[in-house]
Formats: sequence, C-alpha cells, structure tokens
Amino acid sequence: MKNGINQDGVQKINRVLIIRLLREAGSCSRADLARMSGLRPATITNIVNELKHIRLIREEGAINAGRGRNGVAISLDTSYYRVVGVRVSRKYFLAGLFDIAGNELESSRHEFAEGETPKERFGRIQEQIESIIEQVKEEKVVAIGIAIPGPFFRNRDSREEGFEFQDWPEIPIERLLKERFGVYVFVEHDANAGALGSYWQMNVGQEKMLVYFSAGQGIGAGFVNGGKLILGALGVAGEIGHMTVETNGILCKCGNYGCLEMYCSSTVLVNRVNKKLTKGNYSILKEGSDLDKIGKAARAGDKLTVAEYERECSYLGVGVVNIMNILNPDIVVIGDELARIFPETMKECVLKVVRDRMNPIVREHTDIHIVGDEEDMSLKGAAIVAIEGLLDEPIAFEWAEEQ
Amino acid sequence: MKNGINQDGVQKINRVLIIRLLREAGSCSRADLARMSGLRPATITNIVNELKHIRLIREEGAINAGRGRNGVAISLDTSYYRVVGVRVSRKYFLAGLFDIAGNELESSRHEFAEGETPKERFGRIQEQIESIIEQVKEEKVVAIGIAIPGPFFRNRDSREEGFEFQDWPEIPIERLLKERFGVYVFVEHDANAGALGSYWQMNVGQEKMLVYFSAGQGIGAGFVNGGKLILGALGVAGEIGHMTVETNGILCKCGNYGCLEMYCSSTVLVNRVNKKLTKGNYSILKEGSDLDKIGKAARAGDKLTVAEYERECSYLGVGVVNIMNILNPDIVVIGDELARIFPETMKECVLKVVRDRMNPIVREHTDIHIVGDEEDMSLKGAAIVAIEGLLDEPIAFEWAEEQ
DNA sequence: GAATTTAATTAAATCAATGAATTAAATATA
DNA sequence: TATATTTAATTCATTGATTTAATTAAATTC
Repeated sequence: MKNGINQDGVQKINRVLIIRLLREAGSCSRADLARMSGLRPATITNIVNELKHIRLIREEGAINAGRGRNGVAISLDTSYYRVVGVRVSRKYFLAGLFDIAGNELESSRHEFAEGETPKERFGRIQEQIESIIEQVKEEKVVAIGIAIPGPFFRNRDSREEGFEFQDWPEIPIERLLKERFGVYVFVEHDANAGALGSYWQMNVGQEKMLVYFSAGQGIGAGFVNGGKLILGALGVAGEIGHMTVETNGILCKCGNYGCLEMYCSSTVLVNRVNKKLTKGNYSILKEGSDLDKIGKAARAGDKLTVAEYERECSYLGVGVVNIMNILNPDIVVIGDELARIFPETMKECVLKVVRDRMNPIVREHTDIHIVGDEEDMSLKGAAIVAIEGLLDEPIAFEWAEEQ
Repeated sequence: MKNGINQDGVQKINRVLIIRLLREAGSCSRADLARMSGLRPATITNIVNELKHIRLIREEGAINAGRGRNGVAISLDTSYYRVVGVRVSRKYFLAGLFDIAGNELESSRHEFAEGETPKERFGRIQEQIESIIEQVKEEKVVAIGIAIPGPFFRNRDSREEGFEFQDWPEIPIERLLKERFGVYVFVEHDANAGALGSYWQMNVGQEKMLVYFSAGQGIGAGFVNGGKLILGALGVAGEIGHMTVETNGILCKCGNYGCLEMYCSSTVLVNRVNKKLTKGNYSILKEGSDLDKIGKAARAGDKLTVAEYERECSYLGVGVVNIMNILNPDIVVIGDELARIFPETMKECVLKVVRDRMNPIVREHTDIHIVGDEEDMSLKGAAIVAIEGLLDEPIAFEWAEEQ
C-alpha cells in the first residue's frame, strides 16, 4: 500500500495539480488557480515561484477580469522541456518531438521493410530518436514515450523486462532506451496511448470518462477514467476487438467466435474488397488494392468500396453501442487508419447505429468524434504517456533539477 | 476542481487509509500499520489514539511476530457504529443491520404485493428501517445505504432530487430518508452495490479490479477499479444486459438487437421453460412454473430445465468473456437469483465458455466466483455503499462526534 | 540473566499551507 | 483629476500533522 501522505506528499500533489489545471485551462491568473484548486493565494504564490524557477510554467501577458487589478497570465512553459513520442505500428513507425503541453513540434514517418528483423526495426527507431534528440539544442529532453501494438502484458513487478508484444517479444524496450538515452522511458499499448492523447486533445476535466477506439489493422480501445487509464489486471484492458458481436460467428485466430475485429478492421476491409474484386464485381479498383487505394476509391464514390466500408463501420457502431452500454463514457473518439480513410462516412454509419440501438438518454449525453486527417492520436498519446508518467508518483519533478 | 490538499486533508486521508488498511488486514499491530501505510510509528500512535477515542477501532489481543516485543492487535471496532442496508428489488426488498466492517448482524426479506403502489412500497421500506433502528440500543446508526434496480441516472449536480428508477421515479428516496431518520443516506444501483459488496467480501486490495455480474431478472454489472466504482457519465455504467451478443438477434425493448439479456436472465429462463412445457416437452414441471420451481427441477436433474439453464449460462459466459476482453478484471463475481438457483452448473457452463473462447494468459489470471446461497451481495453492498460514502470526502468522520 | 530485537510512546523539530496585513493595479464615481 | 472600490499578488508570522530521535517496554536468543 504505502500511500500515507506527509508534507512532501502534499507538496508534490499540489504542484502536480497546478500543472494539470494549467494544462486544462491553458492560461490563467494566480487568483484563478487559487479558486480552481481550493488552495490559498499565498500558497499559489509559492508554488508558482517554484514551478517558474524550474521552467515548468511562465508568466505571459495579463488577464482582465472586469474591474480590479489585472491578473498575470500563467501558462505551461512550452519552451524548455521536451519529450520524444514514438508510435510503433506493424508496418511503420512515427516519431516526434513534443513540448510539455503535448504539442507536436515535429514528426516523421518511417516504413518498415518486409524482411526487417525486430532488432533491425528497433535499431532504426533508436537512430531516429537519436537524431531527434541531436537536433534539440537549448531545450531539454526529459522522457521518451513509446506506443506499441497490443496485446501488451505489463509486468507489474518489474516494468523493466516483463513485456512482450507481437513480433518482437524479447526486446526490453524500456531498459534499453533508458540506458542509451539516459532519460525516463514509458511504454504503453497504442490504444491506451491514443486514449490519453485524445483526452488531452479534447481538453476535458478529470470528471469526464473518455473511450478511444483505435480502428486499424485490429480494433483496440483505451479508457480514461478520473484522468487515468483503466489498465486491468495485466494491463490488457481494451481488447475490444475480441468482443463477441455474433455469438456463433466467424472463428477468430484468438479462439473466440464472432469477434468484432472479424467484421471490422482495415485488414478485413482490404481482404473483403479484394475478394469481391476477384469475383468480378464492378469497381474502379483493380485486384490487389491496398488500404490507400481503397480509401481513395471510397472517397471517389466507388459503390462496392463504399458498401464494404459502411458495413464495417456499422459493425464498429455495434461495438460503440456495446461500450456505451457497458461504460457510459462522456466522450467516444474513433481514430486510426480505418477512420482516416473516410471519416465523414464512418461518422454517419456509427451515428446511425447509435441512433437506432442506443438508449436516448445515454446517447444524448455522449459526444462521438472521428479523428480524420489530424494528428495521430497514438503518437500524440505516446508523448502524453511520457508527460503523465513524469507527473505521476513517485518521480514527479525529480527530472527537473535545480536551475 | 478544488482538490488541493492542506493539513486537514492530509489528516483525513491518512485516517481513512488506516481504516481501509484495517478493514483489509482484519487485525494488525501499530507497527504493521506503519509498514503498510508508509507513515512513521509516531504518526500511527496518534492516529490510532484518535480513532480509538471515537470508537472506530479497538485494541484486542496481541500479535507475535517472532522475536521482539509483541504488538497490540488493532482492528475495526464493530461494537458501536451501525449502518442499515436495504436492497430494493422489483418483487421484494431486503433490509438488514450491519457493523462498520460490513458484517451482517440481521436481515429480513419482505415481498411486495402485486397491487402495491410505489408510495406504499416505499412506506413499508421506511417502516422496516424504523423497526431496525428501534431495536438498536447502545449502538449508533450512522447511515443508510439503498440499492435499487437500474437504470439509475445519477444527477450529479443535486443528488437530492435527481434520480429515477423503474416503477417509482418520483420518490426522492435520499432526501426523504435523510429527513425522517436524520442520518446520511446513500443510493446506488444494485449491481454497483453488489460489486462493492463482493469487493469487500473478497477482501482484496485497491490494485485489484473486480467485476460483479448481477444475474437476475435482467443482467447488470458493477465495476470496482482502484477501490472505487466506475460510474460513467450519468452513473449508468454496467448496463451489460444491453450489450449486443448477436448483431442481428432478437429485438429488445430497449431498441437494440441481440442484447445479452434477451438470451440470459431469470425472466427469459422462466418464459422459455414454460413455453416448452406448453408445447408438451417432457419435464417434471407443470406449466406456469416460477423460478423457484424451475430451480428445484434443475437441481433434481430435469433434462429440459437443465438444458435451458445451461443455454442461458453459456450466453452469460459470452458476456463474461466480453467483459474479460474489455476490462481484464482480476476477479469476476456472478450473483443474484439466476446464479442462486444452481451455482455449480452455472460455474461449469461459464468456465467452459471462458476456456473455449478466452485468451489463456488473461483467463489464467482471472478468478471467477459464483455466489450461491450465501449473502445477497447487493444487500451487503448497500451497507458498504453507506460505509464507503461515510469515508469518502467530504464527510469523513463528521458523523462521529466527540465522545 | 544479559544481549538482542521488535513495539510503542514521548517531546522537540520540521516545514507546507494558512491567515492577516500590506502593496499593487485596475475600474467606477464624482 | 482625485478618490473610492475592487481584485490581484505578496510578505511574514502562525498553525499543526508528520517526522526525527530518544526512550521505554516487552518479547526472544544464547
């Protein structure tokens, strides 16, 4: 247990709270912070001075609240600390540099080659991180966050060694990166990262519950409740791709029948469209089309492709309805490559299913967002995982040595 | 927000922590508490003295840890404070008296009559609470917890008025009971209460995630994560009865298709068995059998009944697998009347489905329990809801006035 | 029976937040 | 323009829960 609180703990908790409030509020005065936190103005003065000193926050401009003296605008200081975010996918990886407000400063995409071994892939990821860190001059890189595909079994006793993920289970990412770059490293499941990423992106408070659907080659989800990820016993909560939506449905390679991801995923879409093409159905596409081409065809109005895409999105809608019934989230965000190819149609299909199948009171209290061509939520989330990790016990501020 | 912490907050948090540790540990020395909490022995001495003074904990016996001086055994003082728990069901209600360790001291069951109006029903519940409180002499009743059927929409702004539940949506239970009995009152959805009840019953720590399935006239669930209920946006998380398990399945009155509770619930069991009886299938049962009779027939080995029960339990198994994939709980508890009629068979069926359909790593880390003839988890949970409510901010210890 | 180990208490010290007074800077009013 | 009012922010002595260090108490070991 070990969670009794003493003065050190109080200090840490209040400082982290102020940072979180500033992240949500964007910019506000000391007086605002006092009101939001319930702490006294004198305390806020102290905390602000300390956080300013270690360059976590800064003063910038003024806040006019009507009458009376203007407040000094305080916001996160995005000019000094940096985190590196990496999203590893099965066919490519993204790497980027972020400030501590979670803003992407730069990012790049790197394809994996067919024959590349896990070690070679990990080597290229490390080189890319190296090159990002080398470019940084005055600023200070304090952490690296990595989002990897699931299932990702967290070893609760020793985070250092005990993880595995598909294709390269033997590389202790966290330890190796920590040793090489000498900064804190946080590894997270990509859908969980996406959930934290969209939670920051949506800029909502702790009291809101958010579900992120990662609709890619498989279907995963991440849940943010009370500002924290719901991880489950082994850290594999969110494997919604293996939720049965047809009890006597198609046999999945996981051993279950009628799994959601047998009816809805970019893999299934590509396979089904190509199968129909082989059978000679009319389409502007040729056999052997990949997701990009299918996306273009769908956006161009190709009937076969649109029909298949709509079918998948409707199944996704059933998954969304199930999660709404099970968890009653305030916010649902759907992202990743299946969403990216045609977000407008996905939104229509999902909303239709939700309208048809969901209790109206619950439905009307749920915001549903599709992430199209904007930022990759799992990449952004990788950075957020690192930032949240730094703020979390027990290492808060240990990385920000005295100036 | 308003969650900055000062010295008062620290004191409250640490005292609540000690109570929670004692609840889990059952009985331990001051030194043990210091080790578990991370607080110093001197602090524990102070806290223990205060909590002893307000009769929340007591010294009882000694603890021999090998060599060295023996510790004094500390445990929750179950002799003074009392809470009343009430579970309201559609056809009956249970009411009981509990100590602050969540032990049931007495309870009774009261059937609702067919024609009884909501007000009459609520009147009888109040009389029963009155009679329980009257029996209590030296002890002190500090709170009432009520578990009611869902869906239960929590009004987050004003818990006083804004709830509704099926059949009697207009009675402001919380306010009326508070006014009449002058104690704290907490209302919770019955599956959520059941979840908290089994969480205490299982006596596991905060780090464990527990899911409780209330398998009765409908199927509901409650989720305990980090020692707290997952409530969702409107407090209706856990409506797993309306999770689709057959995308193109039976139309449910909720508007959705293929809802779990169309394939599995005591209502469905009774209807399906009686329908088969009408059609002349062989059975020891007669037409118009109720759940009691069906349960007896099943336990007596009546083939028709057993087959129907197994069918329902298998669907429940699909629901369990889905929840395991979605939330990855450490512990699954299945209770209520459908479980009660034949727990051994339910366990077999559910475990078979889980074995057949679930990822083995996750499966082996999940404990699955069926609650048979033991305590009603939602009744116990009603009491726990009250106790947890008292311990939660902001009212912790305000009810325990100075002795 | 003395040494060792563990438990629990006591009393002074620590230090994060607080309260009260003060300074600062805006608008409103005359 | 001068003055009152309002809100923002700071200063510094005070508060009080936890801690530290020393002490007492009671068990086992040899």
